[in-house]
Amino acid sequence: MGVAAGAPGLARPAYPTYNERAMTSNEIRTSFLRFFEKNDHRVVPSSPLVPADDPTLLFTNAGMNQFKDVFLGRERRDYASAATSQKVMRVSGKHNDLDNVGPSLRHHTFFEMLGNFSFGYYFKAAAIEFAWTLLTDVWKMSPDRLVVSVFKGEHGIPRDAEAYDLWRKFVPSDRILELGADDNFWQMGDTGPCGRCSEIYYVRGTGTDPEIEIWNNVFMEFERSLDGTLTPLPAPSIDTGMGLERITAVMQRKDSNYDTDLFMPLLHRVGELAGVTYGDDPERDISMRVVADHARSTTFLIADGVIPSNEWRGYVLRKIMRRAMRHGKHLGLTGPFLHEMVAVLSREMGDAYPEIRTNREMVERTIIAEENRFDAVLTEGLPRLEAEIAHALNRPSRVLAGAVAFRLYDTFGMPYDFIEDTAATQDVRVDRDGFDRAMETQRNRARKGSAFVGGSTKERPFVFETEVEGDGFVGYDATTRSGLSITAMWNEAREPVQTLRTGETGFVTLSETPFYLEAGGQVSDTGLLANASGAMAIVTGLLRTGPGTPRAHRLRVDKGAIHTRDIVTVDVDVEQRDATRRHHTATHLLHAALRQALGTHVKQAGSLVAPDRLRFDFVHYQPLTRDELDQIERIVYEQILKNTTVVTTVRSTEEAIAAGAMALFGEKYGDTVRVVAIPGFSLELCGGTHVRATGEIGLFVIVSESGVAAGVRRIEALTGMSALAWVHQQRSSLHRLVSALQVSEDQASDAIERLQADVKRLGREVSHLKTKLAMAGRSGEGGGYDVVEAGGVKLARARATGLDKDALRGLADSMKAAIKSGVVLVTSTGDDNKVSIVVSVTPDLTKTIAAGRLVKELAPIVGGGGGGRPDFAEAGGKDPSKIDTLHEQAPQTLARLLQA
RNA sequence: GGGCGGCUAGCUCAGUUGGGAGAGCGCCGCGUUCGCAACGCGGAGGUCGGGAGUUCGAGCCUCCUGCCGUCCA
Repeated sequence: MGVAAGAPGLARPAYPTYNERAMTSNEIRTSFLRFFEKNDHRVVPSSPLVPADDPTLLFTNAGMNQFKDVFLGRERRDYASAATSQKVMRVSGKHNDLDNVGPSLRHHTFFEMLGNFSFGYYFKAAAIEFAWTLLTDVWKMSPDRLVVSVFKGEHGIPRDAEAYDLWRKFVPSDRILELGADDNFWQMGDTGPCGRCSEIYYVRGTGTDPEIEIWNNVFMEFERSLDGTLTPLPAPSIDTGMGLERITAVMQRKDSNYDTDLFMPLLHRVGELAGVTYGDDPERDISMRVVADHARSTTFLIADGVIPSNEWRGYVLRKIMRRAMRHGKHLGLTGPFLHEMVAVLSREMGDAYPEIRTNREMVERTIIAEENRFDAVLTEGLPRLEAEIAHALNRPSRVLAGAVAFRLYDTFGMPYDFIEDTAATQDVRVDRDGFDRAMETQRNRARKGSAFVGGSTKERPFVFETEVEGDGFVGYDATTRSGLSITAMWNEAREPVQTLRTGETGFVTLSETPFYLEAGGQVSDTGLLANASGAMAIVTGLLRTGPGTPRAHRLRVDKGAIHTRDIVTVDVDVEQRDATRRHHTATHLLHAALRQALGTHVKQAGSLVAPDRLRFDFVHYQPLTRDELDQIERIVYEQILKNTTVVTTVRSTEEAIAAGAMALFGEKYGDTVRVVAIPGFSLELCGGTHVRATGEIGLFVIVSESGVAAGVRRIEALTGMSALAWVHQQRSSLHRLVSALQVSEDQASDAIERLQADVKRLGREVSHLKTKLAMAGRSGEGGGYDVVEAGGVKLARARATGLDKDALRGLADSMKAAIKSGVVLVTSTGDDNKVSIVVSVTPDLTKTIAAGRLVKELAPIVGGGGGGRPDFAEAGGKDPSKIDTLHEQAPQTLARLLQA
């Protein structure tokens, strides 16, 4: 027996052992990787916590995530087996509720998963031998402390006799457990690769977990189809996972993961800041563990480009951070403290994960900003909370309603325990059940409205009927190509076809192609395709068909018909490609200029490179000032004027990153990458197309700067002809302004200020004069108004023209002052052919006759309505010809109302 | 993606059956004082986030929309 056919021979060199003293976590990690490296595995760096190509997966949650496509046969790597220590987050699954972290001694939001993988290379025999050798030979674990399990057979899947027999080589039969599907059968999803697995347990015999699972080896050997049947995979594979935190606790003989050197430095630092000691008080220990755990997730998430926000990944991060801050408060930490943990992590784990060292400043600033924001939220919500508590105090039950508490939580962001704690200080209880019920309805509503529920919007995949290989992109060197053949063709519904005729749209793949496919923010090319018999089609876009298969060209046939296997000539729209290249190189210049002007915390957070513009999102904490924008433009422009030759090389990813090339968050890179250098200024990994020398960019202008999310700014800029068009447009609008103002350019703003001041002054003067005019009684007999007797009170009537509301009001006020006691009626007509009516009553009569009642009676006469307060009411109407009638009827109406 | 809350003077914010846009702080001027603080008097400063609608009339009601905050997915 022994190693499977074709598998590597098992090397057994003399490894350094650490049985005299316990290995450190760093040593455990390293020796795991070295062991597999010596045994023909490629050590692959951890992929980021943000999955590169799976928008539905919140965070990387297993060591095998980055190899998923390899297992499925959709992607090829140049190695057949690998070993990793993978950064992993588990926050949402049933088995790892966030709330467990703290009380539990072995739950974590962030942890490291050690794993070895075989992609159809070795199988069970080698995997089991590797595992056993590492544990007992290299790590010197006592064999009588180890127990293993194999699948016992269930649901029609046979018992794993092979694994049992392989284990028997090392372990007596009473140490081999046979368990069911829950423990020893693994699957990725309802369909796809799956297999039986074998777990290894360590028997401590004491503590909360007398025996503890330390390593799971999955034997991927079947593919489950939709109807549930299992067919054997042609190349069975291996996927294993061992939690570093747990194995470290075992190796360091600790009952709690938190007692290992992975957490003690953090717990020590928290204790130092809060003036407490871990282990002194069980309640405080919980809080300290929360801070230690959450500091790890926070640091690693931010270093991988996640930023606290109110949605999706950013929201989970914020939730974790705020939970840590609350527990910090429980420990008596009043000010910002969480960012202090970054230094500890950078020191302890920076060797294994350099990204937390290089991004340290950015991570710290992001955390401080969030700590301050959270503080502001609590401070702002506090008065509201206190009002509700005071309200609850008036009730005999002294209970704060659950719905009220939920509102404080939901709308104002007050954590539940904060509400409860604050209420408790005044002896008020919170209705937890009511709170939970409100939360549940909120959940249901959100789930119903979620985009990921119900009919998936998945597009039909492109199916190749014949074997095709490689993507065949030649667009870096060429924009036109002839003698290419059409290798596959689909109609609009993505069904394979042989012919596309005039007017039809569809997709084709080519033996080679100069067309760029949207990636790295750069948009796809467009262009033309023609065959020998004169048929013509427009290439309107490009689509990815799958990993390792040619890109699909979306076509619209304009003339003739094209067929599969036609020999064709293609032309990329060069003007558009050139404009795009200018914007792409300019984006690199902008990125470097931002880092130079603002600091190295600036990191790209997304970009768009189109023929007509570029958009660049980046991490920064405040809006850019005009001066900063000017400076950035100047730096970019200096580089353009230098006309530096752009150098593109293809290198191994490792080498490129070692040379200091900027790699982007969340991007997936193969083993070799293109490196785009503007020597002396910028170095980036980039698959896009660029200008030959920076001078080709021509003009560069920043046209806007705005915020996208907290901590992320966006700059939009133009180059080449787009920039020129923008300048022309700016100049022409300035020109229109200047010619309208009839002043020189440099006096324009002064002129506008003067005009504004004049308008304001004149407006005042006009309204003043209008009132004066109305009062002076231009309107005929006996002055501006007359006074009649109605029902025992004085009624003053006035008619005016073109008075606005303020003037009418002023007029009414002066009339009231003149008659001392009584009712005032003022009407006015304006240019719009509408009537305004104001009725006002002196204070002594408001009890007797309300202004609002009178105006309601009068307004219908001129076809309107109105109302108001007892002392003052307004109304409007649409029929100026009835104003006389209104004035005539007013005394009778008033008298009638006074009688009633 | 689905909710909730906010956006009113330079700042912090009031503003309910829809009917005079306000307070405090800050700013300017005058007074008081040897001077300052304090105080007194006067003043400037508003597209009430934007747009549409309802209405005689909208800061307030309805719809759309932007930004900020917050919860859930």
